[in-house]
Amino acid sequence: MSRGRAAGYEEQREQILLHAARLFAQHGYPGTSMNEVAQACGLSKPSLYHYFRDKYDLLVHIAESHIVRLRTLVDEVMHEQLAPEARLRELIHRFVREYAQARYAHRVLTEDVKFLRPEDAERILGTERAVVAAFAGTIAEQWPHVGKAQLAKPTTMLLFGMINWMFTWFRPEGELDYEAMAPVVADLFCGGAPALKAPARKTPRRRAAKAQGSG
Amino acid sequence: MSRGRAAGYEEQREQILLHAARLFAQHGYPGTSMNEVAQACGLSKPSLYHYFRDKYDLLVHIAESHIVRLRTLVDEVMHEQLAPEARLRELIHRFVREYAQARYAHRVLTEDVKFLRPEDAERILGTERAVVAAFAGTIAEQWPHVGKAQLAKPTTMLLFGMINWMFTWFRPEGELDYEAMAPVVADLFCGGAPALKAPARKTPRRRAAKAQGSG
DNA sequence: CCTACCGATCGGTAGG
DNA sequence: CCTACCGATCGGTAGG
Repeated sequence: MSRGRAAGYEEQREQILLHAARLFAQHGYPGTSMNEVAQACGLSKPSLYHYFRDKYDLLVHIAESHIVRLRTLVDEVMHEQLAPEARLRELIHRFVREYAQARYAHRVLTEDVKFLRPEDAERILGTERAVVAAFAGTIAEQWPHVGKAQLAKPTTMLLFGMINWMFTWFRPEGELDYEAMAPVVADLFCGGAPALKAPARKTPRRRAAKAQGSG
Repeated sequence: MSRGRAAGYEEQREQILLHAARLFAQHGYPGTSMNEVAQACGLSKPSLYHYFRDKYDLLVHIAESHIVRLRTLVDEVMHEQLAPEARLRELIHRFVREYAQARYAHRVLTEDVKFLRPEDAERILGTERAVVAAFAGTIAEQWPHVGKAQLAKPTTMLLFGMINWMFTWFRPEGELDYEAMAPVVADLFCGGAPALKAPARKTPRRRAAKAQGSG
């Protein structure tokens, strides 16, 4: 089998996706040209189009393969038969590690979903929802009052906010720093969850404020 | 003085910034054309250029006026002579309210800083640092063990992560929902802070892993 | 797999 | 001469 410069078709595709994810993360999806991607890969533009149909194809593959890895990771942890809090801590730790080693793909997933076509967005957000449900279920199991206050999903999103945000400000150097932050996030969340109270329900207004005109 | 259609110069500029912020937030800075901005404002493109020198000028004004409002807000709270925890809760509440009413500008600030030129990024990130320092100082004051464990700034960023992330998933309708989440965020953080422990320090490696080549 | 291109649209500005 | 714009089109470059 061929190796080295003449990498196999699938290996070349993986390399292209890594370069494209980095460029999309750094300059945004619309701000990245296919010329830039080709150059980063050491390919001519026509060669690049040999591996991927178009620019959008790169975006879908980056987002989908990343969220599928996250869902696989969740499935693995759910089969470990851990007590709820230990399971949540394990989920947090593994997510932080996964984000650290795939931070460009993760940024693309979180910032460029808005460029996905409805059919792709639906499929990918559906997988995201399954991931959120696993976290929320574990939280409701460990702290029943949180579930009863309808706060399991909102607090799951706060937890994701903490984890996701780490990757917008932490120095890229030293992935061990991310690892060290995982227990900090877990301690903050698990320590704070018992203090959660049901939020004040707003009076059932007939209608929300008038919607802003969309362009 | 003239009113109505013939709005004043400054009023027209404010309207343009609101429309541009919404479009940048929805399609990204590079993904938004000046034609779209002009159309959203009901102006011809030459008219748009009468109010702003170029597209970049819009970006800088959106980001800068938003961060300046946040810093003003921080200054106000710091002059209220509140006890540390009450001050932190007030900061959280006001930030959530500010983000809710300026969520497009906020998304631009968080997602499109990467398109700022170094001199503008430096100025704007400098103001951001002052905001972070106010939060971190309050946290270290209320929970001295957090400050001693060098966790005041990292946990401030986790707190910002929770708040910022709310605006990427919450339904745009009903800004009162944001208001209801402010005490949830505050309870989670204030409840969890006492549980924080100093993270395991990694062994003092001579050098971090080799830096990745920047494009 | 490269050179050479296309239809269209980009950010920005001309004349009037 | 100023302002506040318009219809039309500039030079370059995008994705393909």
